[in-house]
Amino acid sequence: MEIAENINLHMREIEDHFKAAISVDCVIFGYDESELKVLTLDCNMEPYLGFPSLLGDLVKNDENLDEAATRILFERTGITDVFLEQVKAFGETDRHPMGRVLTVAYYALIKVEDYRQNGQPRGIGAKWRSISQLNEMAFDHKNILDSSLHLLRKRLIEYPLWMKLLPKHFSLPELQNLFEAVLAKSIDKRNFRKKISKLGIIKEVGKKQEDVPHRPAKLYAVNEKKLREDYSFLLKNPFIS
Amino acid sequence: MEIAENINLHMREIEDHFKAAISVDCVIFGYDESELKVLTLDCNMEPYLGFPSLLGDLVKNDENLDEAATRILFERTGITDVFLEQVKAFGETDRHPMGRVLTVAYYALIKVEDYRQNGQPRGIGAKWRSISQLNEMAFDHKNILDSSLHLLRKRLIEYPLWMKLLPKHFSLPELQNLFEAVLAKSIDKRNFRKKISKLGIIKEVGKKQEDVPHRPAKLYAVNEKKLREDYSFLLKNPFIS
DNA sequence: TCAAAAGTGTTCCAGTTACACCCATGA
DNA sequence: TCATGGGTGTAACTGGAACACTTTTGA
Repeated sequence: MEIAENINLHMREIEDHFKAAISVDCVIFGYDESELKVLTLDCNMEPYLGFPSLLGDLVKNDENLDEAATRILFERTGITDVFLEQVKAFGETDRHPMGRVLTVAYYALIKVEDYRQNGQPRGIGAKWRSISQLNEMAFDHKNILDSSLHLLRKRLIEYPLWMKLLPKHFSLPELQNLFEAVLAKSIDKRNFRKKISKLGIIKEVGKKQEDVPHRPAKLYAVNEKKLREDYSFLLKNPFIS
Repeated sequence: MEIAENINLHMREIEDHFKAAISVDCVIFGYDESELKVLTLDCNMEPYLGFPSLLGDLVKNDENLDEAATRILFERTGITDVFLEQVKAFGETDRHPMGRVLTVAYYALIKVEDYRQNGQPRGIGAKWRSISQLNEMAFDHKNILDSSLHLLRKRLIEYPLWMKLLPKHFSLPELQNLFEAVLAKSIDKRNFRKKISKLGIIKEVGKKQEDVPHRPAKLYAVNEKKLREDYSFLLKNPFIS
């Protein structure tokens, strides 16, 4: 009887295939000025010279994918403990002009205030761009962005990921704007507040907005106790749903 | 001013990294005898000799990931037009004893009747195993299976993917058993039927079960017209949600 | 006192859940 | 006639959607 053939044939056969490079590309989302933004570079490689590109790097030989994504985030933003989740692999044969480079996409959620504090020195050249401005990008990065945004939208509805994007203290209008920016649709204010308050994971901090030319909004923070009870997985990283 | 560094540095630097192999592993789901099953092989490689493994292969140099998955499905089952969706990439450095082999997991949904008709000659050695029996597997394949099953559960609730698993004619109890098998929980019969009938995507075929020692169930088939109207994307392949 | 945005409840509809009995068939 | 699973409806509950006015602040 014929023996079942496995994926894993012979050393030589595999060695013939050890020709690909693996990279990780990160879609680093931030929320600022009521817009959802992505941290980008200007591509310095033909034929994509000047096009916005995602932040990525080749995966080192002794490095897992999650580790590579974490490293890239740290190298580029100076931030540790970033929320990261793998999106999927992109492996079109012609996606990279230099040869076969399979990339694994991750999305990351960071607070732009953390980036401003830690990131500027390391992130020279990196620019926040609104997702609405990102139409043409280098390589297949627009495709990667679209997939990541699609996943983020699903996740945002399922889990309180917005806390990863907002500053420590935030107002309900800010939170609602974040939802509207990510989901690209408007939400009823009263229904939104009802739903958020039922979750019970935010609490008033007893302060108000300052320097606004209208009635200041109350400020809230995440209720860490409730968070640990209901969403402890959000404290781990990377996040597995 | 420092120039922004891209992922894509210099040819030589990338060439130093062209050392990895890329494989695709398929979690091929089938539904038979009221159980959710996965097509597996017995691993022929130490240290996993005899452990169940998924069906996979190395990706060829001129082959995209989706193409590789489709090819593997065809080579192993003889079936074309298989429903396939990428799960994610698995890239632990130590996941393969031969070296750095990044694998991209796909799940596939096939009708076991199609496999029986087309597949046996090609699928020598492949075995259907119930997911409940698959505790230890070769490599990180149990991990891959778990992720795939998790995704399948989400998809099954969102979309009528069950039609990819059932034979052309099926009964409502069969359909409900499929849900219960995949989701691993029992469902109220009346509520289930109410929901299915409201979808409107199945229709009676005017036949009944035969050779059952009790009241025979009516047989149904997918209403192709309604399917095209509401779920045309299910007719494309691979599926992008 | 005005402009601007914050804050606040109720009603309705739809979808989900819980639940128990009769029916058709083969043995 | 019995055993086995197939087939059916209603009532309560829950979550989501629609909707308009008052309040607080700075200018």
